[in-house]
Amino acid sequence: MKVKLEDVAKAAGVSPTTVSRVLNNRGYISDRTRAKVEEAIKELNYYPNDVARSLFKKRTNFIGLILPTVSNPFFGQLALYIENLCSTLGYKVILCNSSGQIEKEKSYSTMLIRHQVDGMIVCSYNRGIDTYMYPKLPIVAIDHYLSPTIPVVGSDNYAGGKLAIQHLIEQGCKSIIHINGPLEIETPAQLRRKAYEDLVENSVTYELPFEDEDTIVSIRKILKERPETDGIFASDDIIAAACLQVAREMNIHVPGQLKVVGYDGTETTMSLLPQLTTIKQPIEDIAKTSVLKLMDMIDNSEFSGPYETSLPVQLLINETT
Amino acid sequence: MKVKLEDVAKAAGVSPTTVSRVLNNRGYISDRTRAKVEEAIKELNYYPNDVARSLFKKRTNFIGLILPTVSNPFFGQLALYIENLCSTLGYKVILCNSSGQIEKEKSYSTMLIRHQVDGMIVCSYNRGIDTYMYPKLPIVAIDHYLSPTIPVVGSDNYAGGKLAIQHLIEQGCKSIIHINGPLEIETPAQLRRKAYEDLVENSVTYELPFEDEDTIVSIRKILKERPETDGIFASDDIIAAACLQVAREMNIHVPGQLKVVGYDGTETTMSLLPQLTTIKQPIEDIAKTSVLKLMDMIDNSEFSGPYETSLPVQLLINETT
DNA sequence: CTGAAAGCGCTAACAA
DNA sequence: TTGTTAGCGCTTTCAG
Repeated sequence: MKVKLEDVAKAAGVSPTTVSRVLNNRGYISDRTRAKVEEAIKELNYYPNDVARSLFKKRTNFIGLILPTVSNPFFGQLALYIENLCSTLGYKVILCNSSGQIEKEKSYSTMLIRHQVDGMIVCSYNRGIDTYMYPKLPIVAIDHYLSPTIPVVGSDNYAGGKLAIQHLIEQGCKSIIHINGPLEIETPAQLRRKAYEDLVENSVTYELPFEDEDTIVSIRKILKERPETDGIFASDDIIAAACLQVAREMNIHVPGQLKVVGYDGTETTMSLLPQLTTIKQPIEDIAKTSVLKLMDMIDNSEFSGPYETSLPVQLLINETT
Repeated sequence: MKVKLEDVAKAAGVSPTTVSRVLNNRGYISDRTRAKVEEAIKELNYYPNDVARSLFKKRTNFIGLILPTVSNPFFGQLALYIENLCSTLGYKVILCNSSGQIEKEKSYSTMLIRHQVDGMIVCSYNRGIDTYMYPKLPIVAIDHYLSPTIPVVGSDNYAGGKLAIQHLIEQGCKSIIHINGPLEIETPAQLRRKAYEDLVENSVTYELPFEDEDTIVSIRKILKERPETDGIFASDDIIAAACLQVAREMNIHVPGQLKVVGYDGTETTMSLLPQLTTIKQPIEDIAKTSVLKLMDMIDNSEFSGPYETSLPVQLLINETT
């Protein structure tokens, strides 16, 4: 049997209340009693049971993090920063990889509610999940509009798209296409796309199919279809990398014949593919802003500040343009 | 106030026990009662409180996952698979990014114990953390020997190193060096290194300093120091990528003058840097094996099967060799 | 400064 | 087939 507070109390010859008091540094305790209790704790190798504590306090210090997949460099880095900051603030993170599937997202969110999480951070691609409407459950959404009561934190996708396109145009591109990823069913990519469509006449946007496997194949087809293409704005770095690969196999010189701009600018991209020109998202800021906003909502049952936070992005010019 | 089981009972005009029974599908309930209860549940938008349930059952269905950082492609992908499988099996994952720091790892592990996790999966670089010795706490270690009672799951690092080196030799390399990462303080990389040192005469292993920032600088120095180098076996893909970058800036042709082999072969590497020849780890298998092993320990309070599981790796030959 | 007692929301004997 | 009761391990009034 696990040792519990009562065992410590017995060993120290005091009441459970007293042990609880030294554990929580609450109220007055004589130094002698405290010493006795602390010794007993050490002696018995006692760890307080936070489940019991949570039940009483109606507060778990858990937050749920729902994202498509932590395996993606952007979400991985985001998850790192979010978890690190939460940990600093005394919160634990429950990780949920939804693969962007609405069913999974639903079942994760009910799971999180049942576990009494104090709040959730959601990188969702799905609206209309009713559990997100659970009474006064603090939620922050990253880069997506879930509902008027759920604040949104993200980067300035329109500006990002604009930076990318303007750069391509400045570099002399005449025939720029935009390639959108499969995951991006909803909002954020749409603003990047909108910037593209606003700035480029005769704009052509391609949406990749769902199966990752086919990305290369699709891009190959696209480039064959439109050999005049001399600029690609990809909606993330992974897609940009695929474009580079296809260009290589088709002997299209980058940046000579074709220029490519990606999106995200994660640590991983910058390590593995430092040549890529890309739009760098302020991932750490996004993490920080959303966590602090969530904490605000948890503590004050309402968020202060803007409904939407749009953080600035940055163009990183490298060798693919 | 949140609605609780008792409220449902009242609304349905039955006892709490009955509600509990329909919730858990346990014992006999008349269809009429069940229907009434289910209606009340829906009506009140009731979610069971899993904290209370956990307290009673002495089982949380939580598992803790400690790894250096989920932002690294290898650990990110591993975390994805582990979480997905756990989720399928009814477990939730608490994410802990230790940055490889022993202090963080310690505080994470005591946190996890206090939260009554049913088990832990640890990608640790630190031995001698005494909380890992917490009485009968099921733990599985990935790629590291933590203690004789903690089973280890990993891939065959020696074979991986051997594959890499043999391939470099077959490709005609005469002066092969090995570059080790900063994170790899302990075991697994050491077997890769051992393979290298066993197979290469006059072996030279470089260990990168802790600061990521300096990776490029260090490698630059290494290549200047040993211009005769014609083969590099890097202990992971990120380092390999840095080598490629330095080679590019120094106008060293790859694979003509220099061949590079990485290690890990993650999805991300294969997307962003498909040219890289690398040793592919069976990440999904590692995840699956460790989760199943952990479940085994949770259910039977002891693991069956081998103390150590070493999964096969694979050489992926691409354009850098 | 310390202790006794009630209860957080749920489940599982044990009765009925 | 259903209800009564005790209790999971902790915290907190309220007395002393």
